[in-house]
Amino acid sequence: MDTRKKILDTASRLFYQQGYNATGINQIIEEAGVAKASLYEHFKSKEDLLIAYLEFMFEQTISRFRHVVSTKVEAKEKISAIFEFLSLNTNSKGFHGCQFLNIAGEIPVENLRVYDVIRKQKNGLRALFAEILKSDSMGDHELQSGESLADGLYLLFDGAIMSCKVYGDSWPVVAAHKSALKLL
Amino acid sequence: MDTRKKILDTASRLFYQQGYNATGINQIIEEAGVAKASLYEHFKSKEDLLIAYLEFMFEQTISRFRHVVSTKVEAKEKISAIFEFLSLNTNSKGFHGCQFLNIAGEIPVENLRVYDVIRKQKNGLRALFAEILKSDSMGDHELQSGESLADGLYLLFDGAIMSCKVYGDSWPVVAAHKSALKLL
DNA sequence: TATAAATCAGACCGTTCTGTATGAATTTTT
DNA sequence: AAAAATTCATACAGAACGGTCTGATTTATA
Repeated sequence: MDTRKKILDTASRLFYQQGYNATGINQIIEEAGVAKASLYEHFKSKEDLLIAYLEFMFEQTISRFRHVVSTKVEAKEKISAIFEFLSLNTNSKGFHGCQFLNIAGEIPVENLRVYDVIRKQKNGLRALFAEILKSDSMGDHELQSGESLADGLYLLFDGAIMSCKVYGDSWPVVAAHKSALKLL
Repeated sequence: MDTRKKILDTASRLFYQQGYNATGINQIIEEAGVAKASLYEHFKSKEDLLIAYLEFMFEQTISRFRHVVSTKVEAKEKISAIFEFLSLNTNSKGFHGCQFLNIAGEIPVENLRVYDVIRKQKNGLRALFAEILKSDSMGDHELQSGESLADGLYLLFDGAIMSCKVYGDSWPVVAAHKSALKLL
């Protein structure tokens, strides 16, 4: 198997399960079954590995959400599908919160390399909500502009992920889902 | 000045500004103007200092929010007051996100000592929203139980704090505020 | 088969970390 | 003033960290 992929996969799993700072280079190479010198040939620093992890997760999360949404036609059902998909994750055994918000908690905001990827993913989510609302005729949300409503849904979504991790329970997704539908 | 308080104040500032892991014991004692031995006489470990910090912030945040709410009478205005107070914080120079969610991002969920305090603060917030809605006659929120609505407001709130940190901007508070009012 | 590229194991470096030990100096209490 | 408690400065222990280097060994290319 590709050495680079072995490293990235192992690092991704460990970064997500136990956090970035808590994961040492030595553990990564050991569990990946790879020499330390090999790791530093593919990634010139631990931070480079972190960036690769975040980019990897960006592609994965956004494409999954877009796929879930594409199975529905009505805006309301697309929104519901997103929260149901989230519920699937928060209920699964391997759930440890949002990959991006977790890193945001460990890395200082001054680190633009890291935060640019984090914001890119969040912007992707917001854009998805905005597109769903845009391609919709119902309601015409007079009290709130479409942008602001999309951001409201996004905040419920991210608040729910974070809360699920803190509480070790998925009731926040249920509450967020209900509130989201009420906002439409 | 009281040595213990000097230590706790300095640690609180540093933990909030640069994070828990990024703050070393040596920096704390240096900036507090205190000997290392003194620190370990008041706090038997760094984790004990973290707990003290969280408990300290718990008292402070909850009492501040309760005070802000107490200046209004109508539920809608109480809710608005909370988000306006949040906006005050997110716009201030020293804002670095939520003290509790920041720590949650650094400490593994298995650490119950830490997470119990974090959940205590979140429960305090949820209870505050629930009380506000309970003491209110308007609407009778038939679609959503009072509990679930309170949690919706809480999720908007926490989502906004987290997002403000990630974006380095306070637009999320505005969006959350608008959505919160729409939920009422 | 010969050459080049990739991966290997692991010693090693310098730094940083939390936490302990010591014994003197200072402050508070009696 | 004497006794007790606190705080002082600092050296040290022990471990973990990210990262570099070496030189052998395997794998792929020509």
